[in-house]
Amino acid sequence: MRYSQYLLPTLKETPADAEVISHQLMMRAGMIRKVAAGVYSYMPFGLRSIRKMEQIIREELNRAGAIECLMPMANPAELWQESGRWEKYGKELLRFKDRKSTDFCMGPTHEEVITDIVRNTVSSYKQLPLNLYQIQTKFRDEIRPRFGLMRGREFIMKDAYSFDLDDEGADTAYSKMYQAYRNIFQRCGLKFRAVEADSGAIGGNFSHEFMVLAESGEDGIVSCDACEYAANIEKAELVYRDIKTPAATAELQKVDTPQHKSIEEVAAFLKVDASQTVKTLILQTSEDEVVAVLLRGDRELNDIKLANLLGVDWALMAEDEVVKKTTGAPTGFAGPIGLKVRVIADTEIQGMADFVVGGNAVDVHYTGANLVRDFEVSQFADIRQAVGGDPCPRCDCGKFESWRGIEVGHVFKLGTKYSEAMDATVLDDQGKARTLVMGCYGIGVGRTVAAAIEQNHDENGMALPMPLAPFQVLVSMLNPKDDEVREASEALYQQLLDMGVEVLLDDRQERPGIKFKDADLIGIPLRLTVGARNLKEGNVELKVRASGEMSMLPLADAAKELQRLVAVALEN
RNA sequence: CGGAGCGUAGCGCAGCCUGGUAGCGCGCUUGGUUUGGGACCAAGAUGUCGGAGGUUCGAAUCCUCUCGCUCCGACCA
Repeated sequence: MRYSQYLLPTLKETPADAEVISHQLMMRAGMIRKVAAGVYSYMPFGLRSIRKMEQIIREELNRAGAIECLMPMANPAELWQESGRWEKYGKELLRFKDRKSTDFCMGPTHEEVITDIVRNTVSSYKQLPLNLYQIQTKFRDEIRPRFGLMRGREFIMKDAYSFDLDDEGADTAYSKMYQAYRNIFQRCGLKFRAVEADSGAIGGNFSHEFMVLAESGEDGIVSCDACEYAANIEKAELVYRDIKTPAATAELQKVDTPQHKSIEEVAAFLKVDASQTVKTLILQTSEDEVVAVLLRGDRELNDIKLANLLGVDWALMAEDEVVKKTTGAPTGFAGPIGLKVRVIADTEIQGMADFVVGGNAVDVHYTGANLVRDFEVSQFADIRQAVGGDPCPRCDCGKFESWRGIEVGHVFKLGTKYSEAMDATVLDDQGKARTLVMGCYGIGVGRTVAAAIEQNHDENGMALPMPLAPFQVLVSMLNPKDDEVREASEALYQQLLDMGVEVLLDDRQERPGIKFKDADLIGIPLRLTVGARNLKEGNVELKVRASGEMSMLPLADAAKELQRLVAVALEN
């Protein structure tokens, strides 16, 4: 491709509404343009990366035995009513009517449609197992789209659905997809973790999220430094081996803590470490119960663990009046001593003695508080957020490392939720009708490309890994008016094209500075600079975008060497 | 949906408080000089000031309504 004839509108300035680096760079590098909130056009340069991502997904899924199909964006309400999601899905489901006033929605996911297809076309166990996937534009009317392709309303997603006769088959399908996903992200050249995840509202008993590691990630994850265990922080289990409660050595003592409410303030005021304090949170559950939760002062509550423990939909921090009614004091002074509600304590508390707690009165705390002697706990449980350094629950020696991650893929064992609701059955070898066991598997295509940029950029621009880069090689013709430079560049360009290398020739009438800046911004992995100075010696200059490494190549060997480097980079 | 803010040239912004000529930088066009890290000189083009209504002799500016967008909180690939 010739730059002069291409559409690659780079921006010198960062668009004001782009928050994260991938969004900024995709805008600046002319990969995407916004059409409406959370809705983007894929410009030619960006589309090339998207297509590459899709192709990698296709190849790996096909290899895993999945079959590609394509379902419609417009879904009839009928199907969604049948599964019950027409009512449940809420405003995120974009609904509309056709000319006959029949209700439709834009598909935010396709369990209904696929289940409908399978129940109508598959009737025997002999046709199983079956795994169908599509790469399709989805629409979810997100409350708050942001971060460009990272969280759009309209986005390209690969979704796959597996159908099996029994649980065992579903497990096999699941692990095949898990492995295919590992291969996909590996091939993209991304640093990622497959983490155990909370399966959330979609249901099912087992799920893994695939997280690309990046500072800007919206999810916290931990992984063991010794074994394979990795989990979303929402889910990460904590263990306490041989936890013993130390003997109490201090008297319970009431102290004045004027104006000191937060743990930091109280700890600083009493000159103790926050880890020597216990905080008491008053929460209200979806079942309208008020519970008190005890955590070590420097820890965070994991409300998902708590909700799961209590068997409720949610447990939220109680409103000020509720706190006041429960503890007799304004927020900031709650403590377990004398509380009338159920008290759930994090297991870690069992290993503490002589700690500081709230006094349930304005400006009052207790020091030297101890379990049993001073107050009762209804239940000890793992309810805190895991952090780096916590011991691994699966192996003896490992410790957690903590990361930020961008969720780019998710694999779910769905079970029979949809097949049951929509009556998708086949006959088994006994001639008995069996409800299909399903799995579903998603990958955010655009999000993965954005995540790859989050992970591969510097202050000058992006540096996408070779497998996702829009072009593999950039030939920078420094001065198109110089006959030798022009001829050498054209020759190189032609040779690379003939070798099947994806090459962009910067033949624009621009000054070198502009060409270099644009080159760094758009981040094509390998750049050949053809300039008069080096050409006199018969050389061209190679710059590796990601490392910044530069070297001279004889003009005669350059194309061949580049072809080799591209091949090497694609292999990893 | 709740809270905060912004809509002025393709992009980034000033002007608004205190009403009277629509401006700056970048980009764009033309000519010339320049050509290894976002050049310089000269001449240009470009605006329903988001929209509607109101106040006023006069509105980008004040008032009302409306639409769109962005940011902070609960969802998700």
